[in-house]
Amino acid sequence: MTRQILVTHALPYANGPLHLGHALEAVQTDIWVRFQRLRGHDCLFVCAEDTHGTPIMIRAQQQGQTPEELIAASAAEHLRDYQQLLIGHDQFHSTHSEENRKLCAELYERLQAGGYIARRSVRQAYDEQAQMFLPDRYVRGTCPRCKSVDQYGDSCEVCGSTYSPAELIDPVSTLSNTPPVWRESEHLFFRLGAFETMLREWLASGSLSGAVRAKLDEWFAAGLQDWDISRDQPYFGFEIPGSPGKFFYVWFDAPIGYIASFVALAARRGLDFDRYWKSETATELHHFIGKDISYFHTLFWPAVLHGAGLRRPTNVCVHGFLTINGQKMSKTRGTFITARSYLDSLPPEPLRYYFAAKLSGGIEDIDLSLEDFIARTDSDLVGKLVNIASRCAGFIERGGGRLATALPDAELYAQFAAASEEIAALYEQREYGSAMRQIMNLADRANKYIDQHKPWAMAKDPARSEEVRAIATQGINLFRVLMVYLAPVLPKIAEAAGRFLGGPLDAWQAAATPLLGSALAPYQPLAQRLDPAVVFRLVASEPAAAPTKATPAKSAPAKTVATKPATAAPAATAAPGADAAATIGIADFARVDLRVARVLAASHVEGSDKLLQLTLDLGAGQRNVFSGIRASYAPEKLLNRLVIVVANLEPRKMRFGVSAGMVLCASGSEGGIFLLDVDSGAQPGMKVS
RNA sequence: GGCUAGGUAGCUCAGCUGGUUAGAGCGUGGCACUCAUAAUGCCGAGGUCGUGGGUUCGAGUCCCACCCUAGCCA
Repeated sequence: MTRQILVTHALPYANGPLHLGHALEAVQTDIWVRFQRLRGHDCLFVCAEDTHGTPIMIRAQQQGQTPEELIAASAAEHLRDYQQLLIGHDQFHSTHSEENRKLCAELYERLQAGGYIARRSVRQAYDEQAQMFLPDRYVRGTCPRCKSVDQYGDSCEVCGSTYSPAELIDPVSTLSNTPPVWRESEHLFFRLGAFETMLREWLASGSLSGAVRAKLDEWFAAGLQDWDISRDQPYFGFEIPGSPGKFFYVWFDAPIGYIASFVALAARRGLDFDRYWKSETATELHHFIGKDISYFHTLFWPAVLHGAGLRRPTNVCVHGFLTINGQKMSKTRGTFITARSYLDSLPPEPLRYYFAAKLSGGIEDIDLSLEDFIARTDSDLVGKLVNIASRCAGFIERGGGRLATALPDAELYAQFAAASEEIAALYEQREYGSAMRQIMNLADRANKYIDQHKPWAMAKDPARSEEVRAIATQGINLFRVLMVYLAPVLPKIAEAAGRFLGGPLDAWQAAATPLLGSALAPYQPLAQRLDPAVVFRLVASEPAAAPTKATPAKSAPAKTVATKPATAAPAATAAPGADAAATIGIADFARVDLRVARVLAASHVEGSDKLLQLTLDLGAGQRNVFSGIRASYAPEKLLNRLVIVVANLEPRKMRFGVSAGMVLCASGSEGGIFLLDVDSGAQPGMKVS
């Protein structure tokens, strides 16, 4: 039976670039969608740019643009990233669209008519200079519990306690640096508590994972509170009908954006709204989200839908976060890998495969270990999978370019084909890691088969050419089955494999019957090994944590990446010299961000007979560096000279100021200090590797 | 702080309702092979399953406490 399915992943917020955490979610979702389509189901995939809220408004002001300009530029960037990641959205829309405006008004009116909207006064921080109410994150002050200074208005990063901005000691608005005043304002509330029975019933009937249910149980136990869905002007969003000066909170209109995106798609394709959104429809609705926003998607969202007379989600698929080399991502304080920086240097499919290999249906975090990433790509994708086609193709080609008309080992093929349902079940449950393991097991068996039959040995005897062709035909067919199973993960490679095999791999069913007697196109390499230097540059080349007081993220703190040493290098091979350091891996070297810099100014340091104070141009910005080279270099001799700098050295506070980097020099036991030189043509900011 | 989830070989992970010598892939040591993108195959070494208690004939698997990591606290 053909299922009708609508799928979404979380809307990217127009406040910054996509990072690999976004990529993880998009890839997880896209694999599921491609799998469903491959199985013959009718699966739509929609998404939208999430555009509203105070952070967008503030940022647009800071950048001297209108919010509309900002969100348009952001959406274009996001869409480009998604496309390069091979995410096959049917529609990428915007929450700042007419469709969404209408839907928000309509849903709100239905909720109001149902008696689900309450009004009451709220006391909130107000910035008199900026003339606006302040979201909690825009108030900072001293933590009332542990007295740590400069903490957010809603929680303390040091002691982890949560509180309200009013409890902060010495609160200050981050917009104007003035102390806020407290003002009353009437807000609109969604009466979530009215839906408890419905929600309990919904979660019991649904297919939510165990961990998500456990969390929901906790929330039920704590009691469902009303949800504040309004914000006072000025606010970038939709004004609430009948409440001048009040706007829908961004989290109210964002999920409705899922529907808006569908509506835009429906207009293009002539789809029936009720079929997808009417209460009790048989059409499935699956939302893929990160664990940080499950409250919104498993409580507010089903309740809003139900209250407005619409269907509830079939499932909310919650995943964990992405860490990089074991470290959590932290946009506000560290570096992180943007989707862009990855895509500018590496192909999308190894990353898709790697994510697939580590994803499960649970909410555990998954780690992107760069070394592991390289190993898996090289070993699984190239050494095992693609190798099967690669090693067989030559035999077919030399034998006339056609496959044999029968399989020498039909039983083995049948075993490969029989794995189909088990693998499909794993995809369906988002147990991609297990699915990948199964598939790679089969790949091992395919390689073993070829090894055991040694077609290269037979090929020496012209009389056995048919046997050789048969063995190779078997190998190619085993490869083809695996490629069908992997098509949701590796769409481009599957496409290329389809061209090689003489027909597209566009149906799961195709694995059931072998390809016989047909001609093969000349074999082209289907996947390449990864260059470790390029991969490790991902963490090394991110702009060194410019400590921008970035506008806070819309929801929870943004997840991002920090870097960590890739494991220690193995024991050194024969130590060449007594004072040679132990061998390090390329990963260790890549952690050092060496840059070309130009000396803009140099001067003696009062009170030091060793140091010179240098102002360096690193291309992207200037740095102050203290360097102990006074004995060998006069300041005026250094002006305009190019030097090599360790750009990511932890800034060091010295008696004379902060030194942000280290200038590289050679020195020996004979005395003397020698700056490293750079050939002409090099420009400040260039990376040294 | 409360709650939820995770802590298993060098690395990345499997281990369902407790049951014989704890598994896989990668990496590593040895061997074989040369068709294949320094690919593949065979054999081996590697773990007191976060720590400390407890229940049980028997615990990685159940209970308690603690430590570490992540998320949520609307």
